[in-house]
Amino acid sequence: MTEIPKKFDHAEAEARWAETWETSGIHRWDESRGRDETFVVDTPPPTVSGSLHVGHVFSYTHQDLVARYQRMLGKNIAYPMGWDDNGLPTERRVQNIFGIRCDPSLPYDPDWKPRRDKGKKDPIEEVSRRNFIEACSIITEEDEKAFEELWRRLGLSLDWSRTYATIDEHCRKISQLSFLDLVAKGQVYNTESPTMWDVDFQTAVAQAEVEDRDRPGLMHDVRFAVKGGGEFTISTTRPELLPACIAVVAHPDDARFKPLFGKTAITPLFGAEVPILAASHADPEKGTGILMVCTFGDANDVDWWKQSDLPLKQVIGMDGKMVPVHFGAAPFASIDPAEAQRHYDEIAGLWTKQAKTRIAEKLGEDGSGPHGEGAALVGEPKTLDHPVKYYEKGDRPLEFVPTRQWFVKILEHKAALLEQGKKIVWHPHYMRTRFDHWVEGLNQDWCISRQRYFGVPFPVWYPVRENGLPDFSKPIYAGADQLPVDPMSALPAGFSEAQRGKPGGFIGDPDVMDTWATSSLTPQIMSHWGLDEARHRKLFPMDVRPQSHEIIRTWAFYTIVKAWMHEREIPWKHVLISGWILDPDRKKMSKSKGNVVTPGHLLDQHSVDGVRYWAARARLGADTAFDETVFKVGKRLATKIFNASRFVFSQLDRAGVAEAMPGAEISATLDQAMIARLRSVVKQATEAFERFDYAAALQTAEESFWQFCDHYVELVKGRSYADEDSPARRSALAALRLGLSVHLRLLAPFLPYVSEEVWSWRLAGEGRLASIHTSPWPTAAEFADVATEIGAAALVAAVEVTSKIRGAKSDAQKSLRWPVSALVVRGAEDDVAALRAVLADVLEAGHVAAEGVDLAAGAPSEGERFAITVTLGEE
RNA sequence: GGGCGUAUAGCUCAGCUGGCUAGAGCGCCACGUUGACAUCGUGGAGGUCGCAGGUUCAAGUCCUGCUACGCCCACCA
Repeated sequence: MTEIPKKFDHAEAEARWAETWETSGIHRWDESRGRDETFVVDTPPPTVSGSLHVGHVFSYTHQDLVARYQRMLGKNIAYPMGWDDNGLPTERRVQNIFGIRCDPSLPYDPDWKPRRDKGKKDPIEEVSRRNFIEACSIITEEDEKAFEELWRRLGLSLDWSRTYATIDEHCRKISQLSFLDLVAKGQVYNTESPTMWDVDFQTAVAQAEVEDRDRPGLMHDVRFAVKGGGEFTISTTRPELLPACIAVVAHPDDARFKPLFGKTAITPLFGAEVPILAASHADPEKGTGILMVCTFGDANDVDWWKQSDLPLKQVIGMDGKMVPVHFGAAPFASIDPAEAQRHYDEIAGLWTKQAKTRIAEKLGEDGSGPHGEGAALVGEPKTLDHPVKYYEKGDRPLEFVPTRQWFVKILEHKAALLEQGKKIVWHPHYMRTRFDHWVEGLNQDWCISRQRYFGVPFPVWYPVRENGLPDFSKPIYAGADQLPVDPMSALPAGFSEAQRGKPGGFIGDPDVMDTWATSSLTPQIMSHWGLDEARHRKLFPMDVRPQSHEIIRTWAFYTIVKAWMHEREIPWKHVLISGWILDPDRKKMSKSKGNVVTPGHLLDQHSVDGVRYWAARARLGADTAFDETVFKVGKRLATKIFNASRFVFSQLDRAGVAEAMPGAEISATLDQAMIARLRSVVKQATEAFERFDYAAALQTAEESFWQFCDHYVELVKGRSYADEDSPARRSALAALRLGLSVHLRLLAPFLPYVSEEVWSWRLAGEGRLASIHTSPWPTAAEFADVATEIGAAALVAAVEVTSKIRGAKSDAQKSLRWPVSALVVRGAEDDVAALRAVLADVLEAGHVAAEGVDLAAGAPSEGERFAITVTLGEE
């Protein structure tokens, strides 16, 4: 028999049990069991970006609470771990750490090793694509190790044998299978069109990765000439796009400009003749009511350009600089090509920001105005704050640049996707509104190609025409048996390596997929969709998707898209949305604000159970303050569990009770009343967990446990201390054991370490029951043979009288053991009867002389159950 | 500009379909224990439930408007 320790060494217990759980395999998914007895968690694969955050601890604990509850229900838990390591965050980190940059044109150097010792001043080293990817792998491997260590310590009941990484072979295969399936279903296309482009990362980005930032800007009022005489003024924040102006538009109903429609405007400086047209997107209230359309200033320009026959004048390059253009010939026609060229040459090669300033200066010069009179610029540019589109990870505004990209058709499926959203239960329910609004507001198909390196390649080649140019209209797709494939090194069927890049040959698609194109498949990655149908059916659709709310538009949305496109299914039945951690000033904690607390330190200081307790107190969706005192409360609860268990087990040991006693042994009224109350506690906690409200379950269980300790245990001590065996003592011991066992199990999902520790002393059975975490969640069936018909009233009465006695002693500044010589209690007949049934325990606990008791029916005090008079005795 | 959410003791939070003389824990003060308890117990101080209307016999709980904060979204003139 285990010797019961005197003190709880959190750190030691954490290390020991984490190890035991892993070796015993109690967290492993059992592939042989059916779907209906399995509970599947679509674990979020965290972006492996190097730094761990309390926010991680917070939300991953939430999932684990649910998983642990389900495990105790007897479910076969499928709870894998994944790492999202592909994509830009990793590339950016690797570039910084090693001081390198990828140049895909370089050949692979097998002897190259990344170096960390580079200073900031050392030149950036250019490396081949393959070397770059290898460097990425080195970093992600290290990061994943750090994450795993924390996850294990945190007691996440993950199945570590099912770990995946979004860049690994399996994930690349599933991602490419998904792509090919979408090709087969006609849901994906590639096209050259203006796309939001990050000039620093030099890649296309999707709508979901774009955010508006308020930035100061300058509003320029610029005079345009009307051909044949006259002028008007437009307002613009982007004068550098003047050479890209293709039209001027105003609202069709705007009386001010109606006379101009159909006429031709002449742009200042560049002398381009552009039509003046009506366009419904022009807002008469904004600016001067008339604006220029450029290729491309914003999404409006793109939309409008697409439905017009007007030319494309691309002046911004992929690197964010003004590209050299030649004036005179289409599309850069001008009434004075030499003058236009002279102006443009001054800005060619400049960053857009510099070009903006230069153009503004030139517009302010005399002679730039319409028909050569005065300055085109009216007054001084006015400052304003306006929203500017940025890539969420980027530092400079996005530009619209025409490039060839792959798109998934989502716009035409809005209605269907909204329907899918309705089939999923969102917790909290109002989070579905976010999803709905996002879907309703979609205005672009999903651009899934990125001009980057550390990602999943497209399983695609293009034939090269005799003129040496690729024919993008006839992509050659890889066969499913080839996957995963890298078209830059592998060959399409029927071609040889010698034909790569040659006329009549082929080229590989150099792009990689958006990282969401892979993480949108986390359910399919786990279920082996497309590879193992039987396994897929055992895991899909999944039960729950835990995630945070800021990625509803990306992760949740894209996952719903993929599940629907592939199988017309929902990916999971429930979505659980965790809130955010706020620092004490109510700001979101984030790295950039420098207010992040590292999780390791927290766990050292407050114990894992204490930290989990804090996380568990936060309801789904609710943002939570980072509050040190809550950790302490959690740690103390763990200590209380430890000590209460020591007491109960020492009593059992003393009486020689090793096994559970039959419920019929619980014969004393007080004990039955305690069990009666426990019955409703179990019901409440279970109902809370069933609706994923773990916080309410914790509250219920915790409160009940403290009452159990403070009231019941104190009241029953007299009988349990008795030396002689008797029905009264046996009842006390049986009830203590049952009460403790139930409370331990109710609290086990929250405080896995302390509950496992004390469980192991005396309650652990054989096999799966060796762990509390695979022991059955308490149900009413456990109380079936305990007589609980009397209800909890007797316990309530006993507690009330006992509290009064304690209060009287406290008022008199006497010890709680001070004898009571007289106790007078009056109350309703039922209450008096209830009290009479537990009187012996009350007198014992209160040190009340039996001969001084006067208990009878009578009027209680105002608002109370009893009228109680306590008279203290002499020592 | 639109939408979602939150506003309850000094702090962190409970208060489900309206009945509250509004609760818990922490913190604070006083006392008592320390033979399950690096503790625990008893008692105490502390709230016009963001503001203003309304519905109702009755509103922290329902409705309307407003304010503050947070978040999400928005065609950058």
